Formats: sequence, structure tokens, C-alpha cells
Amino acid sequence: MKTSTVNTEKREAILQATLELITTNGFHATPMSMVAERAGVAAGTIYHHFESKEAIINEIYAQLKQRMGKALLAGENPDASYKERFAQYWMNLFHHFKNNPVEFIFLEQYTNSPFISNNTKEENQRHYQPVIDFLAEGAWSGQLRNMETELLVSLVYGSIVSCVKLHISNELQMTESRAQQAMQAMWDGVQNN
Amino acid sequence: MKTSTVNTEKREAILQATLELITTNGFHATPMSMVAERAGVAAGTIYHHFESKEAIINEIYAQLKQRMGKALLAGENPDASYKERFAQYWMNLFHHFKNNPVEFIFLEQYTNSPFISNNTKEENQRHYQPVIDFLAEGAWSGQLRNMETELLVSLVYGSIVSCVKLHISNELQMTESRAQQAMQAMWDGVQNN
DNA sequence: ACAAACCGAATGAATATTCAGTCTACTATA
DNA sequence: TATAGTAGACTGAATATTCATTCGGTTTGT
Repeated sequence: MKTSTVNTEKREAILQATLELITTNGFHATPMSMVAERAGVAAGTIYHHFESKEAIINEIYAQLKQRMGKALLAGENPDASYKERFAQYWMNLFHHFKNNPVEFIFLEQYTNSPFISNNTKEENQRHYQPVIDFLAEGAWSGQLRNMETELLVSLVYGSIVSCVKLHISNELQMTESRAQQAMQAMWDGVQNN
Repeated sequence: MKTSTVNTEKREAILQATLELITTNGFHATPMSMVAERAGVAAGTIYHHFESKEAIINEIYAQLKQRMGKALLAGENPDASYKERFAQYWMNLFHHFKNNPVEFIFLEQYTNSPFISNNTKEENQRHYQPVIDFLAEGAWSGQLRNMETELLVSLVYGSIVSCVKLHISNELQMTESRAQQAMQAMWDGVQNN
């Protein structure tokens, strides 16, 4: 057994515990002592692996953005129609967030917080750049309404966020059929004609 | 001059200072001493007017939801077409948030936080209930796509939120024409046929 | 003269991070 | 094989700071 296995295990436990606790309690309301306890680790150990509390947040952010990007691009099919690809991406992201609510809440909460350095944010945009390009190209080629890319991306991403929030808050169980409805509505909204 | 004027002045100053500070720094990162300083008041005075820090947040929430409801319903015209009324509501809320970014950020941040008691939340739903009914009726009467009301509300509200966030983050200046585009896209998405 | 509004120093409870020392697993040596 | 050495992993009590709230006393308006 290599030392680095133990190393990695505790490191991961700390990241996981921080993610879970911070998502439910918020940054300032989860003491490091609580993180330590949940991770099954002494308080001091945390600082053997991480610079600071903020550093942990930044690493979680990077990990989750990477996972999100991977989920978003899963099952890509360049031969499918534009609409089919749109639907695929939309559903990919929706399911990823629906199935990983803690990750969703973390990203919603910290993407626009001062804890995440601009550096970290920019470095991780690449994970989903292909889909941004996909939408930009749709607008350019006339398959989508002629809109600023940023606005297009925001509206589509926003529709996914809305659905996931609805589901997580237990206001409305988001079944597959309802998700399809929402996706279709968004498509009808952004498509050309 | 009535005592209650001074009373009200300091009270309002405390509410305003808390709103501004908490929106930029977050709840746990804005000490009461800072609120006191910004409000031009002694720390102790705050506790003459409010039960606790959380009580202040709850009162701000109630105030802002009320203002939001008023803005949303402004210039109602029952004789206008359904589409026109939809556009009016959408634009009302968009402009309200665009013009009051601090209020927007506060509501985004605290609407789903444990600081706001369920009681406070429920009591303040009435301010925008008419618009929820308007959308529900649209779906029922066939002017809108046949969808669960909650989903409909979420999608439409979400599109406004997306636009305002885009504007506030300086990613894209939301001009009147872009707002119209976004509203039109959302309309095309939720309308029937 | 009185009651409410106000002040701000004091209190007591937390908290992030540090640090002096212990443990563990592996290496080099005898 | 047995032993000592060592570097990194780990511990948790101690530190120094920060904060929400309290309270004894002062000011203000009537």
C-alpha cells in the first residue's frame, strides 16, 4: 500500500465533507472543526493538505466544473440534427444537476462569490466551451434566433437552472416528461422562426 | 416633530445599511459593528429596534418582496391582449431588478436561505399572486402551452433572472432591445402553437 | 420629570489557523 | 532478517482574533 493512497483518501474526505457541509450551512457557518469531524480527521490535518478554507472551496469549484463539463458533453453525436444536439446537451446538464443536487447548489452559490478567484473561474471555462461555440454557431448559421451569444447561453442555462431548482425545492417533481416540455419550450423560444 | 420620525429614520438607516452590506459581503461576513457604522448608529441601538440580526434580514425580505410585487403589477391593463400583458409583466420585473440590483442580489441570495422563515416567505407570496394566476389561466385557457403552473412560472421568472444577472455581472449590457429579444424568445417558448 | 431612544464599552462564545510533538510506512544498513 | 533512521502524515490543544448581544448609564423630546 502506497502512502499516497492514505494521503489521497483523507484529502478527498476533506473535500467531500466541506462540499456537503458548506452547501447546507454556508461558508461562514461551517467551522473547520465541523469539517474535520465529518471527514474523520484532526483539524490540523486539513492544513497539511490545504492552504486555507478558501483554497478548499476553489479546489471543489474546479472539480465540479470539470465534472459538469464532462456530463454536458457526454454522448455527443456530430451527425445528429442541430435540434437533437441541442436537446442532448440540455438533457445532459439537467440530469447531471438533478442527480447531483449538492454539486448544483454549490455551483449556484459560489460561482459568483468572491471566494472563487477569477483565475480559477477562467481556467475552468474550457470544460464547456464547446457547447458555447455550438450555440454561437447556431445563431450565426440561422438555426437559432439572431442573438448575442451571451444572452443565448444565459437563457438556455437559466432554463435548466430553473427546472433543477424547482425539483430540488420540492415545489414540483421534475419528471422526464416535464423536463422534455421545458426543453421543448426553450427550443421553441430560441430557434429561428 | 414626532419621536417616531427619528425612530423611523434610524430604523430605516439600519435596514438600508444591512441590505447594502450584506448583499456585497454576505450575512456572516458583515459584523453588526459595520452595520452600525454605516447606519450612523451605535451598535446597541440596533438592538433597540430589532430582535436580532436574523430579524433584520426577515424584515428586509418582506419589504423587498412587497416592492417587487408593486413593480410587477404596475401599469396593469386588463383590456390589453394576453401577449401584451405578458410583455408588460415581464418588462416590469426586468426593469425593477435592473434598476435595483442590490435588491435583486439580496432576493436571489436569501429567498432560499435558512434565514428567511417559512412564515415570512408564505406571507409575502400574495404580493405577486395575481401574476401567477395570470399565467395559470393562460395555460388553462389555451393561450399558453399546457404546462404545470409552477414550471411555467419558473421558466418565465428564470428568464428574467438570467437577463438581470447577465447585466449585473457586466457580461452583457442589457439594452432595451436585447431585453425585448429575450422577452420575445420566452413568449415564443411558452405560448401555445 | 419621565419614557423612549440612544450610546459604546464589556462580555462570553466561537473560530481559523498554528505548532510542538507523535505516529506510520518505508529505506538503508548491519 | 533485524534495526535504526527519516520524511511525510497526522494529531488536538493553544492562540489570537472576531463577533453578536447585553446593559448601565446618558440624551432627547414632550
